[in-house]
Amino acid sequence: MQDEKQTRQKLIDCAKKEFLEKGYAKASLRSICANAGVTTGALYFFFENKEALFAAIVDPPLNGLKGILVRHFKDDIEEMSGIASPDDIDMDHTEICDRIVGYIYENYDSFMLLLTATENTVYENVVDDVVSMIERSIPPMMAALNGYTVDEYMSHWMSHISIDAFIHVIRHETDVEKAKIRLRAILNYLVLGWVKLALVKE
Amino acid sequence: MQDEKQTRQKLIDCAKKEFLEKGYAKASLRSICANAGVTTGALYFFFENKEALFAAIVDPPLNGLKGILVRHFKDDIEEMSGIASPDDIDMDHTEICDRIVGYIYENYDSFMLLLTATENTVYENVVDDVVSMIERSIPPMMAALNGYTVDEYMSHWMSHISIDAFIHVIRHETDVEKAKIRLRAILNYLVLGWVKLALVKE
Amino acid sequence: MQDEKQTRQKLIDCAKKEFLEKGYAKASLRSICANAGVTTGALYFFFENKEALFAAIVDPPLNGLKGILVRHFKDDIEEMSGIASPDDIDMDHTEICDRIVGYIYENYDSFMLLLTATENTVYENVVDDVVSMIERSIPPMMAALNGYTVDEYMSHWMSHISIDAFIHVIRHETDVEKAKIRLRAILNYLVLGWVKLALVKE
Amino acid sequence: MQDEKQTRQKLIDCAKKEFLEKGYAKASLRSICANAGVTTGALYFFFENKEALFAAIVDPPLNGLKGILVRHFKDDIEEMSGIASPDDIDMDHTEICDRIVGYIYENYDSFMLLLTATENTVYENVVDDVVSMIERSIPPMMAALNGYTVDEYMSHWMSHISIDAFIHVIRHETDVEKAKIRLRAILNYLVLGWVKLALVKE
DNA sequence: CATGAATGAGGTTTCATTCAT
DNA sequence: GATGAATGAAACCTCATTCAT
Repeated sequence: MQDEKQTRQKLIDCAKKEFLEKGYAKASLRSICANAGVTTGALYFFFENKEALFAAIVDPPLNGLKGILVRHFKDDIEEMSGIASPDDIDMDHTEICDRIVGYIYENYDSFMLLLTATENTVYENVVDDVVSMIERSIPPMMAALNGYTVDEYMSHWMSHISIDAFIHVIRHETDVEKAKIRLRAILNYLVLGWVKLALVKE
Repeated sequence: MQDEKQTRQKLIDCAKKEFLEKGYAKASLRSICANAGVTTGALYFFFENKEALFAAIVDPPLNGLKGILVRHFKDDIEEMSGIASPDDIDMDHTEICDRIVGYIYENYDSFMLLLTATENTVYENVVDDVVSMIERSIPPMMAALNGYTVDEYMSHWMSHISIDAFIHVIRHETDVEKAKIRLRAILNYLVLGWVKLALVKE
Repeated sequence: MQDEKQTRQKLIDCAKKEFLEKGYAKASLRSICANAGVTTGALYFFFENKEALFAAIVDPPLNGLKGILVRHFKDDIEEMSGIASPDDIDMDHTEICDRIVGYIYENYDSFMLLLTATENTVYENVVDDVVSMIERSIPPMMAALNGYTVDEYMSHWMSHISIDAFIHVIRHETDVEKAKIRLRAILNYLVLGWVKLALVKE
Repeated sequence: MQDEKQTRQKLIDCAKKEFLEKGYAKASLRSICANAGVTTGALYFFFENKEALFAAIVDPPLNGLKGILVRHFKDDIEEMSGIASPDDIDMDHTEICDRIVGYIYENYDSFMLLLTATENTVYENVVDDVVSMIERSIPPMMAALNGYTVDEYMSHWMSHISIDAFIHVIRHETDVEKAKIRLRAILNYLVLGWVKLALVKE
């Protein structure tokens, strides 16, 4: 019962390390198995192929993050409906910011993989995908605010640099708490930009 | 003398295509040579190895871009010395913006390679390198403006999202003129942010 | 007791399909088990190894066919003893022909396997074996006919093309009844050839 | 200049042996290369893949045989035009028979491969293909003989057993001269059957 | 300037088989 | 009866690189 997960987990751990060190293409399954102390056959019992192994590492955290974002946008829409003017929008995003950053750092390696080792993978455009996801959440949010519409291109670009901001910090700051502090400031600035640039009075 | 360059150039062209399609690691020298109509031996006459071939493609455009940036910052410093307050800073960056965008699109493939196919290459951190280059240009620029200093972290981050903005547009907009128009707007907004956020009164 | 046979039978059915599709060497036990909804361990409970599994499919029908042939030749010998000249030999082989063809088509897949998927198997020379079996039945049959002897080589060759005739029709005609009609004609022609070519007056 | 062909030829020779011994699927390229004293890379310089290596062995002899057949049928048609009745057909096929048998025995191994080791290969149905080729040559031949038509099914079947006769002898008789003697007799019998069974008076 | 040949190491994947549970 | 885990060997193939010619 304990052994059940041990080999699989050991493989995932070693794969994580290998992928981080060498990138997806150059990572060697042989090497991963050797480090995990099993034969390649064992790997293929647990994972269909190289890509499935990679997915097993990055997919759960990625889905977790997407879940957090989806839930957040749903809450935001509800909040928006009770608001009369953009000036009344709650500018404090500390909570959601901390939750996201916290989640990312709990799965730091996986997210680093998604940022650096996805060449020739289904995850090649993962950043763009998340950006799209965020973009799709904007219209319903803005629809809740009467008398305003969204500048589509600016909204798209703001979504992108918001993500970029996260990525930038994640890549360069290994300490969670410092990352949180930095991102709180940046996020607030970005949201301000959003309101000022992407939101257009009808 | 003509043939001399022909084979070399043909190799570079085919390599460009291969690297773009498959990424650095998965690109095959054999395949490149086959497309160029020569054997691998010929390739090794012109280029020391795979990495040198890649460098031959991306290095000249990269250096060209760096040159443009360096010259621009030098000019900017001179301009700055004649200025009394941040309010007098020239906010119109159309010219430099167009020059950079134009240059990038003249070497579109090479810059795409630098953005997408540098895993396991000396160019892995090319974006960060350019960011650093820009950052190093800020202090002397700011030093020219008496009574002001720079918030280091904000400056770093602004450098980054400025680059990100370029990258974002380059990746998604294939038409040069449209790219120019978009980036002019974005750049002006970014410079404003720079002045307002990164510049601190002593 | 029912389940007992169910798994075994399911394995045999799936194996039949796999062997037919991929041939013996390329057939995958894993794939067979997956289709049967069991694990490889289960397969090894019922069958000693790959070859035993193959044998379990083709052996019973093959033995059945051999039995039919043996019985037929025994009957033929008895018939022969009551005959004075080759001209009195009964030329109508409709009954035995239909019985054989019927039996083969009842086990069509198994016989197709024996004809197409026996590389690296004990059954590699199954056709030659059956030919030999038939050949061994000729002398006692001929011995019953006084004053005649058999041209050994011609007898061997006639045995072979007789088998080939069956094989040829089996391979190309999927409809039983059509196969029967065709083989009746062919067989009669062949038996004629036998009498005329292989049988030699002493 | 001598070495040029040596490696390639050595590979072909060793491959021939390996394919004959183990069949196509179980033949190991590693083993072939080891016997040839080169690395697998060398093999892949000369041959695209396993199948291409196999083809390099069997294709030239196969095409040679096809050429002999094609030429023979063309000559036969010309001969036929000068004939009034089937009784005048030249029944002596010694020459063509010897030529074919001779050619086959000059490339004995290749033809054995085509008969025994083609599972999962483009040559899987090579026998049927040759049969078809022969069949397609019959109508124009018969068209040259006024007042007669061909029983299609019988013709098909006669083509098949003619081929089978060759195959049968090839498989079991290793001596060329003995094979020739046997096949002359058999062929003459078969041609007789053709004229008597497949040829129908209008 | 370029070819053609070859290396040697390594890649991912698949396989039949085993065995404790 | 059957599972799930694992082995170990081998499979085909591709690669960057070298070098005599």
